[in-house]
Amino acid sequence: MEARRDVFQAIADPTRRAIIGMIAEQPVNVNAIAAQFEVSRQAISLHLKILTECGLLSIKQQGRERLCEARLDKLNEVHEWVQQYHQLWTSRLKALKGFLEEEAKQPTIHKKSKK
Amino acid sequence: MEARRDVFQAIADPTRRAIIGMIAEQPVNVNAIAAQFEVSRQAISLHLKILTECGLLSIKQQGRERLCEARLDKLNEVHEWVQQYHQLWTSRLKALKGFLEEEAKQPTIHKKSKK
DNA sequence: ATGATATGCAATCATTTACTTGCAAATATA
DNA sequence: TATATTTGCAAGTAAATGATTGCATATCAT
Repeated sequence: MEARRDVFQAIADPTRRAIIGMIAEQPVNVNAIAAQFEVSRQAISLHLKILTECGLLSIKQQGRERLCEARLDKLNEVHEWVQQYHQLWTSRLKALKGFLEEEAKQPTIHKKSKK
Repeated sequence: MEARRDVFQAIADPTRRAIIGMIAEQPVNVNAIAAQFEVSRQAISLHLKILTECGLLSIKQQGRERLCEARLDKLNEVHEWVQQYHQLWTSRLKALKGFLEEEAKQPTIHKKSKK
């Protein structure tokens, strides 16, 4: 269980995404997180470890409890990667929309213009 | 090799992200993609299959070639998931910045105000 | 028709993943 | 101090992942 450990890998798992959603607003301790899931506490503990290792989570010891806090800024890598393609595809959609509107005005201009 | 197959899972692999980057601008055929990587053509073929199964890729048969075209709109799911947290953390950053600026103007107001 | 090209499919394999159960250690609480 | 609570660590397991090699098939060029 010691290999690739990056943010993309971390958020690939739906349980881990749920954990992030659960602690995004305010820190939550380990047992409280585990209580929300069907799987064992150990399984959640492992997910927390993975999230911690890739920097998406930081842990504050508080007596015998451990508060898990989301480090949302670490999602920036994903945000930027997706953003570039998001811009690409939305600009294409706009171009298509513009084209279709031109077509609607002068439906046959492309077929006739060359002949 | 037949289980979870969603966009988050698909982009978890760096090779698959590289493939998406390679075909984002225009369609490319299978061998041309495979030629860019160290791994075997079969390995790439499997990655293409995974990308296809989650809708990030569509294939157009063109004679004996298969043109792989990126379906960037399928990244929307990821975009929206990250976006909500991006907004959360940037608004926090702004709040922090505002707070620090207030502190700079009246450095001790919080400590003195109550005593 | 013949050979080269583009690609898929199947079998196989080493690692990694996501879990589980059991046990130990530290910290609260009665 | 005795006991309950919170959590980590270790060993074990089934399934998924990423990759390889070998063989088959369709299409294009000569």
